[in-house]
Amino acid sequence: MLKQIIYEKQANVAKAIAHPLRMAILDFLREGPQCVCDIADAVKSERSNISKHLSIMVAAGVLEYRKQGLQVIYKIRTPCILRFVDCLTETLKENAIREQKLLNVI
Amino acid sequence: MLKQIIYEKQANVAKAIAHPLRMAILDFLREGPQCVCDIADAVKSERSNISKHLSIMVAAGVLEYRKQGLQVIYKIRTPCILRFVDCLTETLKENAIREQKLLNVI
DNA sequence: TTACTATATGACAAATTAATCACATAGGAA
DNA sequence: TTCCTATGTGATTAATTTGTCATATAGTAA
Repeated sequence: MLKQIIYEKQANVAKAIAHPLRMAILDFLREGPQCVCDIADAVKSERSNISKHLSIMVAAGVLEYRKQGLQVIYKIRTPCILRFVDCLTETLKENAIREQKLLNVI
Repeated sequence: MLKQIIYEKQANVAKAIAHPLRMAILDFLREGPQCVCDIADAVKSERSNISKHLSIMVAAGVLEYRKQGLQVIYKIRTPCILRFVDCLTETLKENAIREQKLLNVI
């Protein structure tokens, strides 16, 4: 079935952002392209670890990079990536609203 | 840091859909609310397995359910979940376009 | 009551993912 | 050349996730 392949690819993109550190990286990259060292400082994690997380997102097509001297500059590849992060936030908001409604009933 | 908690929650929602079977379930639920047995048939997997995947998505706020006699009917909780899935698809399309451009250069 | 069907759950093994550390590579400066 | 800095990678371990199977629960009907 062809659809199975699509589901796997979709899941792969979702997996590429489904990690707290990677969400933090994406949030930092909203400000614009950044080098690994600055990303590591911003999200407070080891560079080798960040490097791996970045390559996961590059492989999924979420990020792209260019080399600049010693540094490697990463940036978000398409605006739709940020749009789906926004969808996640929207879901969180709706979860919160629902919980509040439950509490109001008590 | 408060942001860390947000990143974790966002990642949790993303994780809840970041699995081929769960993508398939969401795709099937586009057609409307469905019972576990029909979902299991549609995505061709064991009911106990489907049941677990469904509860993961319920816990993340992606799905909701109601009981109807013996059956439990699941449905997508908010339209923004489908929008999120659409963003994934959009990313896949952009990945494909980019690969095609690379091939054209050769 | 018993029997049947739909769903959920617990235990377990297998597979996957993540973080850390050591080391490798590669560009730039002295 | 040597040294330094930025980044990437491989090995290892720990943690998490997944699928399967057996069993439990719960609604319905006879």
